[in-house]
Amino acid sequence: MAEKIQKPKGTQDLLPEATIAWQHVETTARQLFASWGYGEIRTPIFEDTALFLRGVGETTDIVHKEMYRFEKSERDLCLRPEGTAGVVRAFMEAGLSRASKPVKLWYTGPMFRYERPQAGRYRQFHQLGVEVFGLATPETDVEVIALAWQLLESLGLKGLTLHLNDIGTASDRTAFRAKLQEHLRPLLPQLCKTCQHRFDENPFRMLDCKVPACQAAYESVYIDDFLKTPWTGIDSQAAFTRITTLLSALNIPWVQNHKLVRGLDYYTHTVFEITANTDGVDGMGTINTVCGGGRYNGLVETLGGEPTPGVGWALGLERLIALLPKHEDSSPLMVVLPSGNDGSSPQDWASAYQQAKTLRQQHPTATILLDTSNRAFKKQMEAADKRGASSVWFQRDGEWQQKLLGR
RNA sequence: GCGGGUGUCGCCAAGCGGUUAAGGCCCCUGGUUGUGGUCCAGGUAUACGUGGGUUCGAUUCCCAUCACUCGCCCCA
Repeated sequence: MAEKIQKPKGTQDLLPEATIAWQHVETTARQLFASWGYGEIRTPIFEDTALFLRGVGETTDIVHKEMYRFEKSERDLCLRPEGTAGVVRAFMEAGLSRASKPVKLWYTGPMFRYERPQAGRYRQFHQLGVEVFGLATPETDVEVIALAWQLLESLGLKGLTLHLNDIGTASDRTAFRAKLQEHLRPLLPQLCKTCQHRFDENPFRMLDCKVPACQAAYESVYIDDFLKTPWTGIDSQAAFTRITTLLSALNIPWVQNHKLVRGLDYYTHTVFEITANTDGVDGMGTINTVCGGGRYNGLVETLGGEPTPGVGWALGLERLIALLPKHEDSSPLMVVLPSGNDGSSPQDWASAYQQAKTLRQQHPTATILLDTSNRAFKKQMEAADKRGASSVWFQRDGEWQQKLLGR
C-alpha cells in the first residue's frame, strides 16, 4: 500500500465544525474595522528575504532560524513570518506615504515560522493585525489598543490583561543593555544557568526569569531611566503617562510591565501585550499572550521609505479561537424529502427542488437540505432526525406538508 | 536545537508473552415503533506505526526509527 501522506508538521486542517468559529471572528473583525475606518490590505505570502532581514532584524530568532527560506531564479525569497514588514513594504510601494495621514490598515492571513509546534503554536498560523501610519501621538497608541480591546470584548473574551511598557529607541536600549550587564556582572555567579547563558546573548530576557534568586537581583533594574530619546516634542515619561491616563479613562485595565523589553527590533517606545487567563483552556498550554504590538517609528525609514511613524498590533487567531466560548450553529435546519412513500417521478423531483427554493426564500437564515439519496423514505426520515433537523417537508397527495421533529 | 509522553478499526478503547485481538460510537441492512426519536437483530473494516532483536511463540519484553503530542528556547 502506498504510504499515507499527512499534513506537514505544525499545520492544521480546519473542518467545517471548526471554521464556524473562524468565520465568526472574521466577520466580527471585518465589521469593527470598517466602522473604525480601517481599510483592508492584502499582501503576498512570500516576500524578498531582505525585507525581513532588514525589517524584523537579523538577530531575532524569527529571522535567524525560523524562516521558510528558498531560492527561485536567483531570488532569495521566504514565507512571511509576520505581517508588519510586508504591510510597510506595500505602504511604501503604493506611494501611500503621500496619502493624507493617518493611513489605517488591517490585514489577516497565514504566517510561517519553522519551529517546534506546541499547544497554541503552529508552523503555519494566522494573524489578524492593524497598522496605523503617520501619527506619533500617544493618543494614536491608545486608539490602536482600544481597537484591539474592543475586538476581544466583542468576541466575548473575559479575563484579559493589558501589559504595557515604554522600551525607548534602539539607542536607548543599547545604553540600557550596557548598564544592565554592568550591573549584573558581579551577581552572575549567583544566577541560574539559563540567566548566565542569556547574559551575553540577550540580557533583556533575564528579566523574565522565574527563579526567585534571579528575580531579586533584577528588582531595581528598570529601563525607564534610559529613555532619553523623546517622542516628537514630548518627553517619554510624559507620553507614557498620557497613554495610561487615557486608558484608565476608557476603563481598559492596564499594568505596566517593566520586564516587557523583548520584542522585535523595530519597536520604539510603546510595546504591549494582551494576555488571557488560560487555566483550563484546551489547546493553549502554557501560552497566554493573545495579542502583541507596539510603536515602530523607525521601521519605514529602515526599509527605505520616508521617515514615517507607525503603530500596530497582531493577534494570533489560533490562540484567540482556543479561548472563545464554543460557538454553535443555531440556525434551524429543514429537510425536503422528494416524495411520500411512493417512488419519485421526475415531476416529483422538480417539485422538490422548487419547494426547497421556496423555503430558502422564505427562511433566509435557515438551512434547507434536499435529500437526494434516493433511499427508502424511512431512511431519509432517520437521516433528517440524526442531523438534528427541526422539521421535514414531504409531498403527500400532491401537497407539500411540514412535519415537525420535536424531541 | 534540547527534554518528557503516546502510538491497537474512521473515533474512543480493552488486552500486557500463546486470544477467532473484546467492547462502545459512527456507518450500512432488516425488524419494531403513532411514516422519525426508543428498542432488537445482523453487517462492513487490510486495526496492533515501521525495522530489527530476545523467545518454541510477541500486540504484549528489549533496541532503533518514524509520526503525533506536551514542555524549554522564542513568540501571535
